[in-house]
Amino acid sequence: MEKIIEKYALVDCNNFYVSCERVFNPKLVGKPVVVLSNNDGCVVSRSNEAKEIGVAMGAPLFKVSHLIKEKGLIAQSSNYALYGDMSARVMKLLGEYAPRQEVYSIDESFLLVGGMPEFATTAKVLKETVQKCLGLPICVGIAPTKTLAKLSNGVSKSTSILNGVLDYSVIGELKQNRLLKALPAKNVWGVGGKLAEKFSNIGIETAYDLRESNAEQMGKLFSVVVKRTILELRGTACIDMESSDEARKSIGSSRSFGRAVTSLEDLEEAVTSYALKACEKLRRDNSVAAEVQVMVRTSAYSDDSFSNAGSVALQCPTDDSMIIVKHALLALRQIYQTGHTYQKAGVMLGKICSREGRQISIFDPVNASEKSTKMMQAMDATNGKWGRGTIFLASEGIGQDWKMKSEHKSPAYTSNWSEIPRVKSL
DNA sequence: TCTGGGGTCCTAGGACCC
DNA sequence: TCTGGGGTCCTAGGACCC
Repeated sequence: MEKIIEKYALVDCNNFYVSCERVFNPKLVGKPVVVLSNNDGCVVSRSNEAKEIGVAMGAPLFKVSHLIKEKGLIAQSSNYALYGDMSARVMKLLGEYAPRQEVYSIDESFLLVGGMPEFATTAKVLKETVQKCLGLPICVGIAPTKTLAKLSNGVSKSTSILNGVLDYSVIGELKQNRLLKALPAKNVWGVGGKLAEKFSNIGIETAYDLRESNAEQMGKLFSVVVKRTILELRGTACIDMESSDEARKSIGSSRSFGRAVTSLEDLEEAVTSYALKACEKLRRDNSVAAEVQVMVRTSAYSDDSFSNAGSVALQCPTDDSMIIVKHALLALRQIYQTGHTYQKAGVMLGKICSREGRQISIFDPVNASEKSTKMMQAMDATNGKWGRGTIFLASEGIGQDWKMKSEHKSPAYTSNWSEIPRVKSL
């Protein structure tokens, strides 16, 4: 059977978090703006103006804070309720433009556009529509493989003459080669810092070098992932569209603390709270977990670098917060050591399967499980309606002064009625 | 003083089996 | 004295992604 040549479009929102902030706060337009990670720790999104004054991606706030005075840099805390809501709106809109969509991340979608030879034209319309309806700038890369679509998207973003749309398959071999030669191998999707360094040792510096390398040999030398990347650069699709409705295989919740934490009691509060958060995600997926992992660690930058993790197996898979919290605390007590200044803790649920398909154990009487299901539903419904934390477990603690910092946060413009923007008229 | 959070996939190596 | 080889499953750790 003859293989149909596929075509993938990668649509990506430019500087997504910053762009979301700008939609509701036009004063940020045209200025150097960054959005910070949780705890106001480091830079996770930058406006073009912020890039121009030299703010690096991932830079800790304290290293760029001098730019606030010197260059008028504006730093916003992250507001994930806002970004999540804006993301859902963008993704819905994008989905209307192609027969298949894979939501790849909060700000990116792959679209399968094989039967649409003129998709570059459609992409321009799409770009205008998203800008008009949602106020967000996007870029589109189109190519016969996902890896090349990602790459083209990146080029469309950094080359202003392209107006945010590049169809790799129509530019001709000469331009393709020139483009790949100008691109460091590190910028190829799937090549991280570690690989890039090893590539450099054997003379592979650019995307072009990588494409021209011996795929078989590279596969043996590194991994099948590398081999696939090389084939994808040559235009042979190896990475399929994934259906985004599949349940996650692991669910975690972790946070850095707003202050130093040393006592077991504080860690217990934090771990309880993270376990509850993970359980909510688990129930939203309609899944159950059979394993609970807990990790604690000190700052990676401190002299006392210490981390520990442990997991406990559950007798039967569950989504019951009470049971999961109990086991998370058991795991915590196993791994806790005194004498360290902890900076972060996390809970990870593993061995996940769907609620329907789970094994009912003889140790888990059906009526008990039904009772807990009803209770969890009531808890989620109440917390969903009145806000997280309306109902909580005593072991979560009440003060929670270890909680993270978030000092420059914008309102939940689109997801909380009391914070909706007001329009004033004269 | 101050450095995120949440995922996925692959591989190597050990345990175990026949 | 002589002491296999191959398959499978599981886990920990590494690398990558946004």
